[in-house]
Amino acid sequence: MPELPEVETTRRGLEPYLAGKRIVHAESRRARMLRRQPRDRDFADRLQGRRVIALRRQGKFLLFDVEGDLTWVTHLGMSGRMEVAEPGDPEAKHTNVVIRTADHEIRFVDPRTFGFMAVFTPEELAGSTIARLGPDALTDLPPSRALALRLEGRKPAIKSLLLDQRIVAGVGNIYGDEILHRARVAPGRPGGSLTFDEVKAIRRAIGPVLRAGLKYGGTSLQDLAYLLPDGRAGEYLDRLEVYGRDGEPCRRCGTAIRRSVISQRSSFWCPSCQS
DNA sequence: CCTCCATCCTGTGGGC
DNA sequence: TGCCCACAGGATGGAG
Repeated sequence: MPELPEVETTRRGLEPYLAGKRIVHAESRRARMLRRQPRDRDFADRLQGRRVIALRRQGKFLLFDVEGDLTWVTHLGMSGRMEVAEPGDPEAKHTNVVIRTADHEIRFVDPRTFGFMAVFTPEELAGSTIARLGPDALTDLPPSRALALRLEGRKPAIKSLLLDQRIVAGVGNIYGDEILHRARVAPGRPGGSLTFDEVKAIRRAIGPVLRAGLKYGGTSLQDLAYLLPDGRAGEYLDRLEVYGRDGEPCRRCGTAIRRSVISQRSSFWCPSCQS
């Protein structure tokens, strides 16, 4: 999916079209997209006629405040994107949810349907996984000491722990590899084996890597599953140091980048720079 | 609590 | 061209 930079780019792209706007119509064309909504009819019922107050984000979740103390939640999953269109514009395949304001349509396009939408009451929100999300990796990064405590004694690879949204929210598979390369820590190292200096290096790498991704509008892979709300592709792909560069030379030292499988996900890393 | 792993989907690209 | 397999930006629930 879309990781933090892509989700934040999406949030910014939607803001002018949703902040302060009234929702006149909401419909889902695939029941699966509402699977987190306790009763799926609540989704349209709670949105229609209400105004969106503010667009927030925590980690990879979009959290839109809606009149009546409601939170409209979107997770883009692996292949989700949001489009801003005018009514009548041709629809992309897999347009699974459509939200209309007075003069625009917000379309949730998600081929793999790993994403979801829901409109939660405060109680429902408190009972959801969103309540268990760790601090946002961009806006709320905890100090190294706190991170070190969360890694202490942990057996899983640091790469897996970086992807654990309960520890820090927002890092995914691409930026996780980029962060570890910048911090010069090998992805397979057990979390509990890191020295405090290594934890500090990772902590220091998170902000710059995520901000660089954000600056270029995120990373659109070849399949273009992720696009900005206006339809443009993110431009960070060419700037990636390791992700997807299996066999290519490390830009720092020239050694061939390796691919390893860690927790059933690909990890790309430089065996000389990272140890 | 922790760790591991299968699972939910559709699309694409490579090898034969 | 067609077929089959591997793989893809994520999160979760259940087993142990």
